[in-house]
Amino acid sequence: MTSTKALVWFRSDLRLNDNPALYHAIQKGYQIIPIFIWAPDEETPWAPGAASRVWLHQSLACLHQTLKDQGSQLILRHGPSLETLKKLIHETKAHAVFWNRRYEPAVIARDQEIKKSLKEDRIDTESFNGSLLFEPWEIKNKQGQPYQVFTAYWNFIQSLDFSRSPYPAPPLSSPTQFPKSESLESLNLIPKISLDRGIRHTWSPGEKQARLLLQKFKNAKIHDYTEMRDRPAIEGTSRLSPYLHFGEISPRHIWEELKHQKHSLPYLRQIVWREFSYYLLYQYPHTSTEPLRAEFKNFAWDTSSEASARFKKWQRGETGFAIVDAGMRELWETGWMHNRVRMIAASFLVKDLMIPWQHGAQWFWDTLVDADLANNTMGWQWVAGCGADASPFFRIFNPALQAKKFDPQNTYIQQWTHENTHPIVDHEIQRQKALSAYKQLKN
DNA sequence: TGAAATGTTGGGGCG
DNA sequence: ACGCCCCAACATTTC
Repeated sequence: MTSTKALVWFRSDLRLNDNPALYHAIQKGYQIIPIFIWAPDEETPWAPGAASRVWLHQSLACLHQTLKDQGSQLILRHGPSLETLKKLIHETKAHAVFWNRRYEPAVIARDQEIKKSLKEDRIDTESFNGSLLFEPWEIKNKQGQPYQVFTAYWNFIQSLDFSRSPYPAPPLSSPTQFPKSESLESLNLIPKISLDRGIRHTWSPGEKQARLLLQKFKNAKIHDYTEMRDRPAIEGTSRLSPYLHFGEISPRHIWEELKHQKHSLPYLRQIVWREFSYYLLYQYPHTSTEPLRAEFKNFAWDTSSEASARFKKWQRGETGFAIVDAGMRELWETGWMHNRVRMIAASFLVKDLMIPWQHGAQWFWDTLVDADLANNTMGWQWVAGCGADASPFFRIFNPALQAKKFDPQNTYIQQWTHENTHPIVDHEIQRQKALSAYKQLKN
């Protein structure tokens, strides 16, 4: 048993259970110093948005409390990651840094630099997979190419070995002294505008709550998930997306918990959609800003001033299309939108308003508590028809029909909207326009 | 994880 | 009893 110290660098893995970096640091006999570094600039152009920051603030508080209960602490710092790590290493005389990987292109590049630099300083750096079922570089089709169609990817994933069980939360071993921590408040994660009130009212971030929600889902909701998941008026989904994004629960844990449960496959398939999005972003790192299908660079988006006025109406939920407006208001008020409604609202922006999907992606990025670069990118490209396995551009949602199908009693719509506004466009006319723009692209 | 347009079929009303 | 029409229900094609 050594008594040397290691930094455990928490990032998108704000949990103690099934945390490979933490588990292995303890396994190796280190006294561990949990740290979190706030360095949003390093993720440009996808620094965490406002809603994400509110969530993060709460999650860090939860994680700190959990650590404290076991005689540890979460050391908070802000500043460039590498510099901050080096400072902490100097202050604590730590010999090693452990972390779980992230998969956003900018973060991958940054982490590679950090690893290289720390190795030059003779620091032992070890990184692990804590966020995915499988590493994205391990999966190729029979031709050795990345999968581009979900079904093929899904079939392949199901044939793989899932036998590694989640790691338990290890008993923590702490040094006699911790370095100084900045205060959580000094990270300024809570915005000046009152956007955080609805989020705080709707959500309880943290590992404990994530596990509770999973149990609730397993016991009550999973049985008729297939029927209920598309009904926005009903809490038929797990609502685990923000917890998954921040790593308050791991997909492996979810898999293990549900794999022998009856009727769990449709839900596990959704977990693999998440996996697929990480895979795609890893294989095609430019896609968070550029369409995967290059011909879409020439698409005739509406860039007029009318379009920018309409974009504002879309953001505010004032399009006059009830289901779209309800969704956009749910988003603003709670930091979350039901997945079915995300598709409808996104389709409306891209196809009825012909506004570039990147604008919608940016808005979702700022307002969703579960804003996740991989999921957000794949979702928007799917809707726009320019991504992998995308619905063809000519698949156009009819907001009225979708509402009739999935919110037949108008319950959801009435929950989030109270007045009737006039449609800002004519769906049938916009549909025709979108179709002709698509035709143009094909020629 | 779409919707509209178009095509086909078959049952029933009715002369 | 038969042919014709209508149209709903379903299937297929098209965007």
